[in-house]
Amino acid sequence: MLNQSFRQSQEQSLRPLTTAHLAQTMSLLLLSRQELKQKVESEISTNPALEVVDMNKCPSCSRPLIGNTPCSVCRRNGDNVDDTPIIFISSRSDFVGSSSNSQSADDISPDEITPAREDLHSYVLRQAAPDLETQDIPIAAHILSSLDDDGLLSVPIVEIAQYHHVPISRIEKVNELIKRCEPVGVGSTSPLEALLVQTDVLSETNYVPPLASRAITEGMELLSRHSYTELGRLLSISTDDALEIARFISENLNPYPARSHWGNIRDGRASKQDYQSPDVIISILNHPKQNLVVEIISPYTGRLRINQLFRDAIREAPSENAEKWQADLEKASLLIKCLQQRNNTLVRLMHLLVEIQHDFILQGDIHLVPITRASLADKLNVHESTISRAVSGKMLQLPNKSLIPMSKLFDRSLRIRAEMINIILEEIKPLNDSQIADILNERGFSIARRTVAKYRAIEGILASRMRRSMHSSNPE
DNA sequence: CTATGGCACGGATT
DNA sequence: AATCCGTGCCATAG
Repeated sequence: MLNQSFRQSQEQSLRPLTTAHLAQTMSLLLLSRQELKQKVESEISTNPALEVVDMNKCPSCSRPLIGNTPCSVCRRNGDNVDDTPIIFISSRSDFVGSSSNSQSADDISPDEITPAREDLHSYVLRQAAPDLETQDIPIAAHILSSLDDDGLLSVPIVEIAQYHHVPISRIEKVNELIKRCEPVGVGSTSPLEALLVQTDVLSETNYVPPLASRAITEGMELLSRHSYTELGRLLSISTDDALEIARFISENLNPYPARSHWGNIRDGRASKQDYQSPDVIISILNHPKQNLVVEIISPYTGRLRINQLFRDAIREAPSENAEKWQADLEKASLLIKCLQQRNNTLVRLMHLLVEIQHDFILQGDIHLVPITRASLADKLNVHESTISRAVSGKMLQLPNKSLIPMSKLFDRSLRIRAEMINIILEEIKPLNDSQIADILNERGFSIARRTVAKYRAIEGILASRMRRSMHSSNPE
């Protein structure tokens, strides 16, 4: 059912109606998630015709909702609230790119599409549900809907306890359970707590350096300052061991569960772009056949729609403001259409991309197939600039949790660079640039010697002379 | 003398 | 129209 409405909206939005529409769609497409969030928020606050319905709260009584089921308290009016929305923009919109051989966006068979639009809340709830007492489920739902963007609990536990009139310990019990769900650490009250939970859970299946949790509780300060010697002293271990712990933490843990992995930390510098959140998330669907799920992240949760009351008010009680209101109404509806189209374009684009770059996404740089924005534009029957805008500035999260700029999928030379790295890694005796160039040419990549040098520079690889026998430096 | 890095130019891409 | 990228030529470091 969602598929159908989705497809309908796709077709109907294919032809822009006005130039204004077109222009706005274009500009929206350019915006990344955060920018769009600002834009939408400002629009909402200035335009009374727009309203946002939080999907995680019951529309009428604003109690936390569980998944898609209507609020149990006021189910009767809960339902008819739903029949008037102009548009439904989910916080994520999902679909599946099949692994190999579905050719065009149009012939995906229905069962390959994940039917539910699932956001973090329901995702986690589904995991937790089997372990929960039935009467605890509302509590879990409440906790989940109180998460902030980072997946941390933004409301004091006491408050939740009061709301439900149950002892704090019970809330904590539920929360313990939630924290152990994927992404591990959700629902923690602080980044620190999230780290601890993750360490704990990880230690059940993997090797965790001893004292890691103590390092977190007691040495967080030192960790963030990268004073490993001091950390070592604090825990009375060697600096090397302290370093190992630090590396373990930065590689395996994430203080903000809902965010992606905090980037490649090279030499301890975790700052800069790392705290960006992705615009699109690609993950692997576990149980069925390893399909890739693409989720376009919307900057806000809930439905954005025309305020029905506002519309009625205009119709029934015309006043001297009617003109202005009418204009607002039109602006609102335009915005919604444009947002819809933005989303739609992204979805279509990602679908194609995931198909083409399937191997790259799963197996890394070497499998990137070189494509140009233009070629995609051709396949999607849109203008190149549309693709350009859609790609620029967007971040993508891969199944392995790494965050990459979307433009990486269009990197012409990445493929060859990866190959080059392999060559350099494999060789025992350092090769000079022209030798590398020769090997690459033999393998079918015709590039010049000078270019090898350039690539080396990009990858931060030293000149052949300088790299006698050093390793363990550049995983990227 | 050889291997590299710098500068700059032309073609492709956006 | 602006930008990016591969490449050639040349100066320089080793």
